[in-house]
Amino acid sequence: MSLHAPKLAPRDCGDCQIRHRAVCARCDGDELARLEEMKYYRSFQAGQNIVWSADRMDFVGSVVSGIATLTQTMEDGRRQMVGMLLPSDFVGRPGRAIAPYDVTAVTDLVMCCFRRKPFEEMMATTPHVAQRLLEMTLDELDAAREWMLLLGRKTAREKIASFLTILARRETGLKAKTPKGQISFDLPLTREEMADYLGLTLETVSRQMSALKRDGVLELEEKRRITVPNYDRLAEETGDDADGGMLA
Amino acid sequence: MSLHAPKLAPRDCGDCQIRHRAVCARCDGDELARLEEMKYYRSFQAGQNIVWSADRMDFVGSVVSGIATLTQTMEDGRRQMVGMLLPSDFVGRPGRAIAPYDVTAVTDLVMCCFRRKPFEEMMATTPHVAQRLLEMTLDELDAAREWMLLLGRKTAREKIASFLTILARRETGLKAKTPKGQISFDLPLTREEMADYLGLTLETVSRQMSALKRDGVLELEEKRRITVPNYDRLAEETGDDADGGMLA
DNA sequence: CGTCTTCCTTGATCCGGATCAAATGAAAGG
DNA sequence: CCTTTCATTTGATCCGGATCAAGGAAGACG
Repeated sequence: MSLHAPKLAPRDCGDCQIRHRAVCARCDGDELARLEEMKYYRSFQAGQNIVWSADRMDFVGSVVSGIATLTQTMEDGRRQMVGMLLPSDFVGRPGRAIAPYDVTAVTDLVMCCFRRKPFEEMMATTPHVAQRLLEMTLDELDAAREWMLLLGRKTAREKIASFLTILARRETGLKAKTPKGQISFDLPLTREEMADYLGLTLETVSRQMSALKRDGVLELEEKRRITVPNYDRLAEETGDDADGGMLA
Repeated sequence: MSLHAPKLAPRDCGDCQIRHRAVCARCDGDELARLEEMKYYRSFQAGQNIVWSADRMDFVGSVVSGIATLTQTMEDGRRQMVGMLLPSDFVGRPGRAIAPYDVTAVTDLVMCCFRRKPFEEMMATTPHVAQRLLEMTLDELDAAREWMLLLGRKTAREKIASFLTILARRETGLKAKTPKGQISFDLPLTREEMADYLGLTLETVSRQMSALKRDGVLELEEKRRITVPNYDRLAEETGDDADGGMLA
C-alpha cells in the first residue's frame, strides 16, 4: 500500500511524520493531535514474524523504516508473497480482526502503531481518515491487480524486469514514473524472497538476473547491489507498454 | 467485490434493493432517499464493453443482473482477468476518474449506477458509506491476494477446482463456506474466459475439466452446466487447507 | 437442407521453468 | 587458520502446460 504524494504539505508533528502523512494527509490540527496521543512504536528484527495468518491483529500502523512482506502459504509449503511494505506503507485492516496472511519483517523494522479499536472509533468520527484509507486501499488493489497480470501472464524475464522497475521507481522519489538514465539501488530481498514474490523458483530468479546482466540491462557489483545503466532499456523488458505500465 | 451479509435488514426501497444493500447497508432513511434520487439504470448486451482501460469512468454502481469482468491486456494481446462481478457486486472507484482495466459484460447485464461526482459528494458527508466502501474494497483486496496465490503457485488442476468452488459457493447462498453434497450450476464463462481468469490456455482448461470429469469429481452434462456430486471431493482438489481456503 | 460460425475437445509436439545436484563465495565463529 | 553456514550461481535433466493442428457439436441463417 503505497503513499500518494499528499495534496497538502505534511504538518510537522514530531518524529513520526511518515505515519501521519500515510493515514492523515488532510487532517486538521485536532485530528493530528489525537493521532499523536494514540501512537506507539514497535521494533522487529530481520526475519521476525509480526503476525501469523489467522491470528488476531489488534493494531494498525505504518512502516517507519525497514521492509515487511505479506505472504500466503499452502499446506505443502508453496509460498506466494502478496504484498511488500516499504517505509510509509500502511499495515492493517480497520474493521478486520483476523489477519489473512503472514506479516514478516525481512529487514530490521520499526513500525508506528495504533491499537485497532480506538483507531476505528476515531475513523468513525473523522471522515477524512476513512476516505484516506479508502484511497490507500484502492491503490493496493490496483497494485494487486497489476501483480495478477504479472503472475498469470508474464515470462520469468519480464517478471524480474518488472520487479526491478518497481524498486527503481521507489528509489528515485516516490512514484516517479520514468526515472532517467543510471540508477543504483540495493535489493532488499533474497533470491528466494524475490521468487516468492514473482511466482518463480530461486534458481530461475538467479538465472534471469544473470541473463539480464549478460545482456547489459543491469550490472551486479555485489549480488545485492544493482546498477541499471539505462532505465528505459530495463522498462522494455517488462512487457508493459511504453508509457509506464504500472501506473494506477 | 462481494457483498457481506448486511448487519441490518435492508429497507424496502423500490426495485433496487441490491444496490442499496451493497453501498448502504447501514444508512438511515434520509440517505436511502438521497441515493434513490440519484440512481439510474444501464443495460448492456453480452460481449459489450462497458469501459475501456485508461478511459474516464464517470459512474459507480452495482450489478443488478448478469456478469461483468475486469481484464488487463498486454501489448501483444496476452490477457489476464483481474475481477469477476456477479449480481450485487460493486463497480467503480470513488475518487478515481480513470479506469485501469477493461470492464466487459460477459452476459446480458443490468447495472444500477450513480454519477461519480455527486456520489463522491454524498460519500464525503455520510461516513457510513465511506466505511462500507472501505469494507468492500478490503474484501476485494483479500480476494485479489487469494487469487495471486492461485496464479503464482497452483497447478492447472488446482486452479480449475478453485474456480469451481468459488462458483459453487456463490450458487448455494452468498458465501456459505462449505456447501454440502451435490450442487449443480451453470458455467457463466467460456473456456477462454476461464483461461483468462486462471492464467492458463483454453486448451488446458478443457483438458483439466475433462480430467476432473474422468476422475468423477464433476459431471458435465451440457458443457456449460456442471454437477458436482460431492463438494468436499472438489475442495480437496484445490490445494487449499480443509477449512475453507477462500475465507477472508 | 447445407453451410457458417462459435465453442469445445483431443492429439502431437515443444519449450520454459521446475527440479535435482554440485560448486562457489563470503561472512561468522572457533 | 580452518570449519560452518548461508546465499548464490551454474549445470543437467525433467515435466506441466503452451503451442500447433485437427475434428466435433450446436446454433444461426441462407
